[in-house]
Amino acid sequence: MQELIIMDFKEHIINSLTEATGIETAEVAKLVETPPEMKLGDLAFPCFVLAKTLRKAPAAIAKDLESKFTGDEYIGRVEAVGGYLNFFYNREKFAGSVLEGIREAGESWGSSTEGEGKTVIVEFSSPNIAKPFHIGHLFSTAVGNSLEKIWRHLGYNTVKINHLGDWGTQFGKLISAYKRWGDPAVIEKDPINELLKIYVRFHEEEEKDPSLDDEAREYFKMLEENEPETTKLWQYFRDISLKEFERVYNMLNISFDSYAGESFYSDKMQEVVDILDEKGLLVESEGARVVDLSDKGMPPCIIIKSDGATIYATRDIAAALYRKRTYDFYKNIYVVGTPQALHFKQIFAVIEKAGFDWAKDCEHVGFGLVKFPDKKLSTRHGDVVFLEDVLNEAIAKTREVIEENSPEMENKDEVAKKIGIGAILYTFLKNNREKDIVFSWDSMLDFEGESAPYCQYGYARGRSILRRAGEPELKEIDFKKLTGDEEYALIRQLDSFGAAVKSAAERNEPFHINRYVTNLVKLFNKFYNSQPILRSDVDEETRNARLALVKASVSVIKTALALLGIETVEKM
RNA sequence: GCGCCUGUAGCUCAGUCGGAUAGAGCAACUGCCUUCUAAGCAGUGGGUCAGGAGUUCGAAUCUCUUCAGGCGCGCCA
Repeated sequence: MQELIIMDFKEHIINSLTEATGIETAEVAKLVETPPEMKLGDLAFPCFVLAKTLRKAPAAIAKDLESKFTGDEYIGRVEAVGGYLNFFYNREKFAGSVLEGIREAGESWGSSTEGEGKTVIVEFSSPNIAKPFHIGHLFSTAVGNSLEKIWRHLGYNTVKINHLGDWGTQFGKLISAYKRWGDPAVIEKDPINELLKIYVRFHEEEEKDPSLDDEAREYFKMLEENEPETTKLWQYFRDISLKEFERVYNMLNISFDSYAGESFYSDKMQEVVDILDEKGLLVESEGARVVDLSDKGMPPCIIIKSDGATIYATRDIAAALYRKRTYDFYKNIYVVGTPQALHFKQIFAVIEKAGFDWAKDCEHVGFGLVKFPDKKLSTRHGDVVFLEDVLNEAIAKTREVIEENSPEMENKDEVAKKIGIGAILYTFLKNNREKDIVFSWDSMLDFEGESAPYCQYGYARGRSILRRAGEPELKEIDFKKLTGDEEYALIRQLDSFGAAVKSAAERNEPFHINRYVTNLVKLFNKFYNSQPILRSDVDEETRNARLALVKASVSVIKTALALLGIETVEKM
């Protein structure tokens, strides 16, 4: 077996193209693309841009360039097709390079050092205290959790912040409701539901009696002034809520580095007011103090309400200042619904106006709504779908499938949990995050086709083959055995993992990983379905080469799913 | 009224920093379990890329416009 060299085939071709065309390397790198079909090669150089300067037809240029490439150890063949110059890698070399690369890298395959020494903050989940953790919260939770893993995979230091909604006039309302109708004994038994009940009742009564609103305002004022009894009540609400949330986070296997929510900034807002005042940005308007943003074509940003209390914009600005000081972030990401897009644009604009150039490093990563076929989700009216119920339902459904397919499985509960929860996460991470999701049990519990169970199944099948083979080391591989189309397509996909991670981070879109891993599993399934591996008529060289490919595939599937927060199972 | 977003196969969506015959899953139909797990694989049918105009060698992609839908627009977050 010849010595293996891990190398970057794309870079190699780009360098050759630079020499042949005289175009700068960076420019060539931007131009080259992957052909739409494998038949057309592995890398293509479009010659259209050269047409103007060379005053020749693109096809002629391609033909011309073709003759300059005779191929080498890594480039199998070069072919001009229309205006494209298509490169075909030496399949054997490429297979060796990719599989060896994966073997060495392990779970760090597709990672990078680009983030070294830089910190990315991801604020996500951020449920409201004393309110149910409902299905709508899963969007932020799933997307944020995945983004954090994606950035970390690229070498960035990350900070996961749960910006709890534990402050604001709503707590005045809740305290008012509690004092009127709260029964400590009942609340103790089922905290969130009971608090939700009295909260809903408050809104009902408020419609009849608007003076309730003033009362609530008064309570929040007391809270802001640290009045002992009110504060104690608030602390109680916060404690029991966190305990409930923790249960869901544990199910999802999600943790946070900080729970510094809105209340955390309650004593850090005066500074914001002072800074804005000092810069002369605060103006009086209808009794409130606002920052005018008309020069940016936006409505003004309210900093102090007419009743003297602060507002969420003030808190968000205080939070941004605090985070810059504490973490010196390279990027400060907010995973918050798209309806709040304007709000974030406003506070970033205020931060910029206040003279902080890092305003440009703050980014709002929006996501769509979870809608219901008939009604709209509304906490105020009490019609909510609890996330915990959805997760449990998915686990139960998975349990049924297992019972039917493999009744003799030992760790059914563990497997059901990983698959059921994976299925839900997958549903939320499979499309562009700004797209709304129409909640439907049917699609959420559909385990066929593009889904987490589909990916997990492919992984389990691969692991099963490796187990049967006795978990071989596979050091000396004849990569010539992996040059068929099915094997090669799979190897190309394995190679492109790093690109998928990068593009997912660039656009803060976990679904890029989702699509990547689904396609990977598709190719993997196709491969092992058509190429026998352990059958007695397969010679040893071929068997080992195929096993090496299975091993690499399984490894990358696991790593990719992990970036989505989806776990794998050995058997299913 | 102003602003942002969306409109691609029956359904859910990719493709949108211009490029090769517009892709996938579901649903429908047809094959494959005496060979490594059928939560799988192979295959068939299905599209005026909302409509119109423009820019370009080339447009689902860029510009303008019309229509349809969603979200947001100072004291909630």
